[in-house]
Parts: sequence; structure tokens; C-alpha cells
Amino acid sequence: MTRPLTSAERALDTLRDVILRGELPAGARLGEVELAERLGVSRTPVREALSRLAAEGLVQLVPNRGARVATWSVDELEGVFELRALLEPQVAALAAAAAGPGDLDELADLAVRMETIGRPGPGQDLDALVPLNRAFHDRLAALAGHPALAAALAGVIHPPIVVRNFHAYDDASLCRSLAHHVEIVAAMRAGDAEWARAVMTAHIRNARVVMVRAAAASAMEAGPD
Amino acid sequence: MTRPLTSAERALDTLRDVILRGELPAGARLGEVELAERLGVSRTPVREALSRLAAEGLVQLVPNRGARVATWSVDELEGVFELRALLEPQVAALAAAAAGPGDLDELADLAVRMETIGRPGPGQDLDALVPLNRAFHDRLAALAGHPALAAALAGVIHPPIVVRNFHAYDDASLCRSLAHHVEIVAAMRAGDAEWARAVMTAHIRNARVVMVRAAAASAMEAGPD
DNA sequence: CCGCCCTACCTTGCATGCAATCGCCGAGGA
DNA sequence: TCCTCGGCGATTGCATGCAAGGTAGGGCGG
Repeated sequence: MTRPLTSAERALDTLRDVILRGELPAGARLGEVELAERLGVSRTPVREALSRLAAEGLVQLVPNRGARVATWSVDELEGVFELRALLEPQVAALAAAAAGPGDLDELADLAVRMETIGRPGPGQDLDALVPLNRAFHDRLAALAGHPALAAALAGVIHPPIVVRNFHAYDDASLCRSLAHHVEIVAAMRAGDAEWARAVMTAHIRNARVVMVRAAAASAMEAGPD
Repeated sequence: MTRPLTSAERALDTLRDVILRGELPAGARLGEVELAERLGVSRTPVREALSRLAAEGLVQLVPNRGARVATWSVDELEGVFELRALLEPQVAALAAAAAGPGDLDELADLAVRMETIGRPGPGQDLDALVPLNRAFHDRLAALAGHPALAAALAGVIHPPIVVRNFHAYDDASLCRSLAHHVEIVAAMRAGDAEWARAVMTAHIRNARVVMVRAAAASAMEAGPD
């Protein structure tokens, strides 16, 4: 059975979700009392949650000045993608070696659904892609059977999610990205770890270009100095 | 000027240092009141410190059952070294491209001092190697100019430090390891990033074999099942 | 008119108190 | 003898109170 979560854990999950969903603008002030009454708890668990979110890098915590939603510079964002480009191909290769038929079916389902939902046209729903994409990459990380690798990834993956959703993609890059998912599953089904690694490398580098371009553009319109 | 640290930060640094120095056995209970009076503060900052240490993976925090010093299985330890084998060569390559003459002199000094102190014989002081080694790798990570990469490394590097110091090395492996440091500096001085990357790869894989062997041996003597 | 300082409010940081939960130990029954 | 159940001590989790530090706004001096 699932043990009852503590208030601090609920606060942590709620806050993380709120930030990851982008409901609060980057740099927004996070007052302890405001969050406390909003979550229906006292300031103590909120403080604990903020502290842990700071450790995760999702909020910036300045002594005596409170917490703000973290912001990332273009350079930091690029660094994150370089790191992903280093780690995720390894994840894909390991997952390719470890995946069973059931896992492959699940991944294939996710990949196909993403391609359906994301295809440019009337039925497109870019926001619905976010959780599916997250599920796909998380599933892969779990399959890799490498907790340290998964932890390192999880600790760094947040920024791109916050900064931009899939709205940043142009049609060509988006189609490439969605096709990559399908191709990764195909490579895994073929048991070809190197194929999977290569496609994942392309996948991340494609995303890097899109995201960095988008971040640079938004930084430009925010303060063109 | 350096701003006065809060009590929670002092508690965090102190506890982390105590754990990293191995002054508490793995799995040791960490009572809030005990730590509080030992640090001369109340339980609140201690709780905050423990929470953040749990996020760093240095302590395991079970709801309603308190905190214990984290333990790592042989598999987890091996995973950490695989991750380091993925990340640190990249760090070395980046650092090789970015290092200036002053940086190289500092690194060379560290490497040479480590070789002097660590050389088998009467003057050997294995415990003194730990902070020097840490300084060397930290300096490299800083030189790489890649905050995300450094953060990912820092978040994962702890276990090997806690599990074993340099006492686990046999003479041959230790000499190799110390020679690697010197060779990395030489490669950087030559501006050869790929050389640095290769030596660092060897360095980590050498360490991996030593540490995993030591961990397996201690696990064997602890509970040979 | 502009800049500086002082004051008052607000926020954070820490201490402490109280309730709930967990683990342990002993007694009772099968 | 072993298992189970109930009470007790200890510990965590959370709420609240108080003091220190910071920020903003207004008044005063240049």
C-alpha cells in the first residue's frame, strides 16, 4: 500500500509540478506565507519543500530574501543539452539491451501517440506532448537499469521543460523529433544498441538547436541589450 | 565580503563534512536532537540540513523513522564509476582547452604533491591524498567551464569518497592513479584535449576496478551470503 | 530638484511546544 | 515454545511565536 505522504512531501510535489508546468513565471517571488496558506499547511513544510527545490535547482534561494523561481541563461540551457547529449545516448543504448517485448510495446505506444498528437494540422495538441515525452524518456531511463545515471539526468533535465514547451519547435524539427522516438523504439526492437544511441544523439542535438534558438529569441525580446 | 552563513547552512556543511570524512559509519542513525545539541542549534536547521543531504543522496530519510547515513551497494558504486567514466573525460577535454598557464601550474603542483605523498614507503600518507585528489578533480571541473556538467558530477561523486579512501588501492594501482594525474596535466599543457580525455578515462576505470573490488571484499566480510 | 537617511512594515530564520506515529518490550493465549 | 497484542518510551512532523535582517517609502538636508 502507498504510505500517506507527509505535508512536506505534498508541498514539494505540488510546488515542483506548478513550476514545471510553467504556471509561475520565471523569477516569480515565492513567499512562504503565501504558499503556506495556498497549500493549507504551515510555513515549516513549505520551507522544507523550498529548500529541497533549491537543491534540485528549480528555485533560487537567497538568505533573508526568500525564494524565486529559478531562471536559466542561454549558456546554462546549452550546457544542459550538452550534458543530455552525453548521458541520454548511453541511456538509450543500455535500454536497448535491457528492454523486453512488453517494454517495447509501451514505448512504441507512447511514440506513436506522440506522433499522432504532434503532427501539424487540426488535431495538434502541443501541450499534451509534454507529459508523453517525459514518460518516454523516464521509461527509457528506468529501463537502462542504472540508478546513478537516471539520477544525474533527473537532476538536470528540468530547465528545458520550464523554459519552453513544444511550442518552440518549427514543423520540420518537431517532425524530426517525433520520428526519432519511433526510430529509437525500432532500434531497440532490433536489439541494436548503437543504432539507438545514434538516434538519441541526433534527437538531443536537434532539441538543443531548437531550444537554444528559442531561448535566445525570448531573451532578445525581453531585453535586447 | 563573505555573508554570514545561516545556522542551517553551517549544519549542512558540518554534517556533509562529517559524513564525507567517514567519521560516522554507513547506516548510522542520525537523531535530530542529538545532532542539534552537538551543533548547538535547534532541531529546525538540522531538519533542513538533513533534508538537503537526503536530496544529495548522502543520507537516507525514511518518514517517521529518521535519517541514516546512506549506504551503497556494489552495483550502485559500480554505476557511479560508469557515470564518472562518462562525464570526467569530457571534463578533462574541456579543461584542457580552457586552462591557462597559472591553472596548469596549480594542477601540476597538486599532481606532484600527490605523487610525493602517495609514493609507497615511509613518508606515505594515504589520508592526506583525499583532499588533494578532491582539489584536483574539483579544479578540473571548474576549469571545464560547464556548470551543468560540474553539478551533475558533484551530485554523484560522493559515494566513492565515503566508501573507501585510498587505503583500498594496491601499490601498482595507486602508482598508476597518481601517474595519471601528472599525465593529465602534461596532456593539458600540450593542449591535447583528446590525450587528456583518454588518460582520464583510464584513470576512472582504474579507480573503478579498485573500488568495486574493495567494496565487494568488505561486503563479503560483512555478510557472506 | 535630487539624493540620503531614517523609520516602519514585512519577510525570513530559528526556537520551542504539542500531537501523531513508530518501534520495543512484556504479558497473555494457542 | 512461539506467536500476537497492548502499552510505553522515544522520535519525528508540524504549528506557532519571537527576534533579526531587509526593503520600501517618506521626510530632511544639500
